[in-house]
Amino acid sequence: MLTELEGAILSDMFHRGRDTAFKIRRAFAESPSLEWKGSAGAVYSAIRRMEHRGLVLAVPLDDARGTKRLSVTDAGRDALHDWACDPARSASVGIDPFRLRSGIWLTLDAPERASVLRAIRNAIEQSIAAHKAYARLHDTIEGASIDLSLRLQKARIAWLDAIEGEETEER
Amino acid sequence: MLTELEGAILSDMFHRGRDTAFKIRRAFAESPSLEWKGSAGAVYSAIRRMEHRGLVLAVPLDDARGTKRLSVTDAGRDALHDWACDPARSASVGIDPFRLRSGIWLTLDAPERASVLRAIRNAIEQSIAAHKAYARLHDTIEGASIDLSLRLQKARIAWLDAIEGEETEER
DNA sequence: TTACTCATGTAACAAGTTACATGATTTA
DNA sequence: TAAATCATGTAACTTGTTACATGAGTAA
Repeated sequence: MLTELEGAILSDMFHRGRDTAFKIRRAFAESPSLEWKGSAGAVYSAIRRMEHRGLVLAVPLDDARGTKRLSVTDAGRDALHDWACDPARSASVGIDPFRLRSGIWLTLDAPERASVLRAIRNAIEQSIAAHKAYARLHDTIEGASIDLSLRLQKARIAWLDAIEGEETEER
Repeated sequence: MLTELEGAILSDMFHRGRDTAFKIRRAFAESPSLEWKGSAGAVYSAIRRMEHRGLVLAVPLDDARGTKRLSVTDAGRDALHDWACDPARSASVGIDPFRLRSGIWLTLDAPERASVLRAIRNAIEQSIAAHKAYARLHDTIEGASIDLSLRLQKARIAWLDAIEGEETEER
């Protein structure tokens, strides 16, 4: 079984054609959707792990800096497929920082709640703008993921609208 | 700075009045929304960590099994507040297993894609049912989180509808 | 030749999982 | 008194983060 990071790395290699650890790392660091920092420790060791399991092939180039051309083996392709198509994991809600905090916001007194929610709404708008800018640059293959991020952010805005609506009614 | 698990534990203690490590563990294990398994290793060590930082107070009862009554200190309350109200973290999209896989599903050939998406849609419907059942039992304070989980799942269903719609049009 | 980008990593640490061990208290 | 529940944890492991070190290739 692959971890979430392993699956994401393998997918990056297989579907986006990124073929060095550095490129994968950078892609993660730049993507607004992915939470991982592209931290070297995680990426390099995940790749090494998958290499040992025969999921990834690393062929050194004749290159003084020791660049390794990465590719996904047949076994790797199968593992990626199983990881991607597992319905239980696909349908699980994940760890959502917004959802985790939502109950707490409702315990704040009205003026503070209003100001906190305003700041959060603002941060969401910024995130939406960043996703749209990123989509313009990258397009195509990551489209689905970006589309879903936008849908998530819009659902959060709708929730914020709903609780603010309730508040106004209560007056 | 609190981790997501530390924040969730502190919130559980402060807002839901759960006052032993065991109760917190069990609550996590039972909740359909939270990804954490309520694994003892994580919960006990997070609590010990927060105790050392002065965020949590653990008072042993005169109890042969060494039960400790947990409570959140003033410093803990402040830390929880800061954690909950940080707009950048609140607005971040988190690690969403569905989103992470979505691009891959679109690369599958039509018949397989249809069957995979059907299975996933099914799992989502089940998750929705589980959340509703859980809401009926627990109500009130966790309502916001459950509401948001339902909104997420509905947004996913809407996305599935959208891509299936596209497919039909293409014919 | 200077600066930037590409590319490799490691070491120390923090956080979370899994599987197990232990026993007290309560309820049927 | 047997079973269920409440309650403590630890140990070995895996995973991910942070901060750093090193140097090659390329474009100005």
